[in-house]
Amino acid sequence: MAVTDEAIEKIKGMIVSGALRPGDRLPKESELAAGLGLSRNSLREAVRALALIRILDVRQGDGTYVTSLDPQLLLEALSFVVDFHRDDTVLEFLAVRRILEPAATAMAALRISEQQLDALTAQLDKLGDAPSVEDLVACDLEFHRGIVRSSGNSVLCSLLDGLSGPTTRARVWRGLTQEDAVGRTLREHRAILAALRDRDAEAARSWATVHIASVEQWLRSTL
Amino acid sequence: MAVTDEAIEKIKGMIVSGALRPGDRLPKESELAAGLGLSRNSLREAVRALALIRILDVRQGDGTYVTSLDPQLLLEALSFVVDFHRDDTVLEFLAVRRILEPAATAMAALRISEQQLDALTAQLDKLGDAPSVEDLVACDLEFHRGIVRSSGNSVLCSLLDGLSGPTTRARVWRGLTQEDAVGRTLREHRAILAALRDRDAEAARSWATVHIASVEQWLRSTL
DNA sequence: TCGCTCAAGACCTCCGACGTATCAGGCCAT
DNA sequence: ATGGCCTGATACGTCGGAGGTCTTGAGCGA
Repeated sequence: MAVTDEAIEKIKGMIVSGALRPGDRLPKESELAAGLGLSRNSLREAVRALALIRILDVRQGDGTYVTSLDPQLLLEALSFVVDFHRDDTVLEFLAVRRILEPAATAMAALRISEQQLDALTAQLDKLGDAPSVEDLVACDLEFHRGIVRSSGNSVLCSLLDGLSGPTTRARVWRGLTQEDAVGRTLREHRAILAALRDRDAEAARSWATVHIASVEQWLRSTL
Repeated sequence: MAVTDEAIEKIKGMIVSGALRPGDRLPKESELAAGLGLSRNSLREAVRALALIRILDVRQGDGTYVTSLDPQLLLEALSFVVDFHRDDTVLEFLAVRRILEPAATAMAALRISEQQLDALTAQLDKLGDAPSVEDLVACDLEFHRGIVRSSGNSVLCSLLDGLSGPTTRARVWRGLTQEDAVGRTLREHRAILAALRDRDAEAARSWATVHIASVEQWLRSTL
């Protein structure tokens, strides 16, 4: 195994074992390199790789730190990875989202706070009846994110955040092509919100399913 | 932005835009570095980072290639990330798995082939009635993976693979050793398999839920 | 035709140097 | 005494070059 890969494993080991805790500062590059028995250049490659997936946070002039290791932060790397997928796998991502999002929405129905409900309502109100497609998609993303966040599971939240990326494009496309898509989306959002307000988990789940299935159906018929 | 980060973005751009396709070979380090306007050292950091998340595949003495970009390959990076999480977030990962796995099992009930069913049966038979914990864990992993693969969604498959990472699972099972978990797991596996054979999606979903919920419950009571 | 040898090509590792950003402490004016 | 500015130390950022190692494939001989 290359020395750089060894270094990645060793640094990972130090974190997993607890020798390095979130927020801790690593020894400076030259010292760490000496400690791990490799050159500064090779060590930097390892550090850079770990920084890309948000394990480490390097700050020029300051030092290198272990990030908070929050699921939210780490799964952010997921969206980077998802970006590489082309349209032919979008349907698979959407299918996973179709599983997760209704479940998350149902969970949210039992936990969401009144303030959150009001915030969501305000958000929909602000959008109006005939928003531009770009505004609608942006709002759609924010609406669902707000709900999922109320599910109380940050892993689930980050995962859906990452998965929603690639389907965003498709939604824009759809809004531009399909006539009634805008109005339909608005109505479905209202329905989901109403179910949440009623604390009706099953209704919320169903509306979320319908909401995503309509996108999926359209996408499937178009490809 | 640092030149290395720029290089990462540019290489990503080349792949996403289609200038570089899966399997393509990149220009050699020195040329690519010159082309992107940075030093070979800095370029190597970028390449190494992309190699860690399986976007690039570097082969010493040969060259650097774009990987197949299969969801399976890219989401493999997920398990690396999951490894960093401690026990307090394991429950959240398990909760996501509890959503996905039953859904995947239900999907499999409608699509799984006879050969796959026979293979799963043979696998359980081979394990016997009183397997070692190590064997059981390995079998458990393989059993579920076989089912999920039959769901026909490779993204879902990779995602679950990452979530049920060896670290998480191993730790959970070690503690379960003393309980009646072994026999219970075997019985539940049989039940899931029977439901699949009956093409009974709802039964399969339920048994999968029960299966995971029991682990979750135990874990929750232990932490 | 098969197997071996060997040289070219490409990545691997290291070194040393210099550029640049950050932070902490001292200095000075208010 | 307090606040702001300046400066030096520190640590990451970037670079160019020199060998080293591994893979590949062409060329050669049995």
